[in-house]
Amino acid sequence: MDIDGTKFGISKIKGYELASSEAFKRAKIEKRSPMEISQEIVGTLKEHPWVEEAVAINGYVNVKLSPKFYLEYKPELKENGTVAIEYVSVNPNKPWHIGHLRNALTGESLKRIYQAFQYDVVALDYIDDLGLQVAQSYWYWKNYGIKEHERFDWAVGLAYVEAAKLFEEHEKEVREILKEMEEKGISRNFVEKVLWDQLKTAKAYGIFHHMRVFESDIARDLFNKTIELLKEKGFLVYHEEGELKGTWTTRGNRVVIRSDGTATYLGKDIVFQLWKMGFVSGLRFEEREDPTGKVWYSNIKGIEKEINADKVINVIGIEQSLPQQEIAKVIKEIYPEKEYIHVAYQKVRLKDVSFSGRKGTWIGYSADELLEEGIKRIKSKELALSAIKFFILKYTPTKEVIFEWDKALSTEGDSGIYVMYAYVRAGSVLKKAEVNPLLKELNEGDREVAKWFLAWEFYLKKALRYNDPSAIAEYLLELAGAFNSYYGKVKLKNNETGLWVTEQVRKYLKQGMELLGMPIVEEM
RNA sequence: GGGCCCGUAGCUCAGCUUGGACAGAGCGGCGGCCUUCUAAGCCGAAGGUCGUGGGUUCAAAUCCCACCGGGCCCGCCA
Repeated sequence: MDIDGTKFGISKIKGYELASSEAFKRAKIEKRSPMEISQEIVGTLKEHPWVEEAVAINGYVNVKLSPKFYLEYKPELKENGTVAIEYVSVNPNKPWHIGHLRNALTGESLKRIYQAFQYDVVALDYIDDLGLQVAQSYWYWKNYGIKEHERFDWAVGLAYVEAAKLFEEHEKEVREILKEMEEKGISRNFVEKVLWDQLKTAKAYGIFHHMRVFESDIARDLFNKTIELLKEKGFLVYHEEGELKGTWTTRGNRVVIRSDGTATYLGKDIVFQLWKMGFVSGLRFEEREDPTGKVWYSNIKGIEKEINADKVINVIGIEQSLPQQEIAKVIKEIYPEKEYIHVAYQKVRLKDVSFSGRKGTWIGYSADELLEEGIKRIKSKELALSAIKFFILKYTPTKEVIFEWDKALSTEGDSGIYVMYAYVRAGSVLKKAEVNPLLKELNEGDREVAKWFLAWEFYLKKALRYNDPSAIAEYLLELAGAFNSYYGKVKLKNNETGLWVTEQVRKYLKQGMELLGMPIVEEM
């Protein structure tokens, strides 16, 4: 933050909130010593009503802020625009495993972060109902039947492991089924049945979308319309000869339409992304009630809806970076002013194995089992959710997560439970307060906590700018830690300023926890 | 061959995009603290060639170059 044109960060010196190293930078330009300049800055700051004390230490400027500052300062957190965030988009032939959960929690948290900046946010879920995975599952179901299970996503997921083993031998038949799916829509009911049960997991974890789009609804009219337009405007290239003879590709020579006239996955993806930006319209929706609540489902019979996003964010595995880059390039050509962002996340895996739907390595590590185990260990659904969500979101998305039960469900140290505990503790202090909270004077100890009130803006903007909820998790740990330490040293219940600090701590902890989708509890 | 991600304490990670104070947490291990607002907590000590080597700079974990280790991607599959 800036005071009188000098940039400040959080101070490392005890009892000071802000620090600046600008004297070093100016020293270079002005050819004077940092000491001299830092003294000068201190001189000008002393007049400022927000500054209670400013000191120069070895060329650095450290500042104590005045109570007036805390009562007046409001960070600027409003930005404009429409953002479409796509996340989860799990193949509808298996239950969610922990990797899918990472995607879901990241997307849901980003949704909330963008909403905090007052963007218009549309959360989208893409249902690949015409994929090969679904075809394999559907084919297996038709030929071998599927073992009963209380959840259809589980029944199909378990069968898919078997189906995958038979795939090579029966590929021809499966391809036949795939063709029928595309032409006659034979699998839509099957897919919706799986999706319905997958969404029970979404509900349990608090994942809420505004729209669900089925590939089969894009595949026909919208697809052709978009491709024709792209051809017309010269964004696609036709190859008369060579290896790519008869295909339409991007300018980067990635095939969009095969020589047999069918679409590649990349082609379909480009069409969907462009729809989000308003390049074409015509996708229809109807509102339906599903396990997560009311959601707009794509459907040929519904009403036309469009998003016209300025910014499109897709939470997709990092292994898809290359095709994602290609899509970004195409979009950049068409909409230089818009943003296309691939939020790339690494795998969640066990020590030696990564989760795979095909190999069945997810069994025992489904999102449902994780929550179940959490409730068993922590004895509370809310706390189990807090622990799990925090555990997953505290890692930067590009970092691989090695899954271990004890870590995922940890209740001590840098865990979601630690943060919750600080929040509940602050609430308890306020409840038992003997005086009213009132900001009077801030002493060294108060300032150690108050620093983090300023830092909120910094961490929140960082989370937005880098599309990384882990910045929020980090913030929560810092603030909770500062408060717990403060609590250990300072008697609060008859301390007016201390209670004011406690109130603020609660406020910021709550905001942060909400952005991560953690449930808020008042007692534990 | 081209590209992407990761490499920081015994283990798991922050910090790197915008270069600045002695590199921070948690877990594990060691020593303390529950008649006092909730001990799912707090305090203290221990633990580091920031993968390696160069370069830029008053200043490098951070920027640039080269290299090493681990993982991944480069189809008219989806």
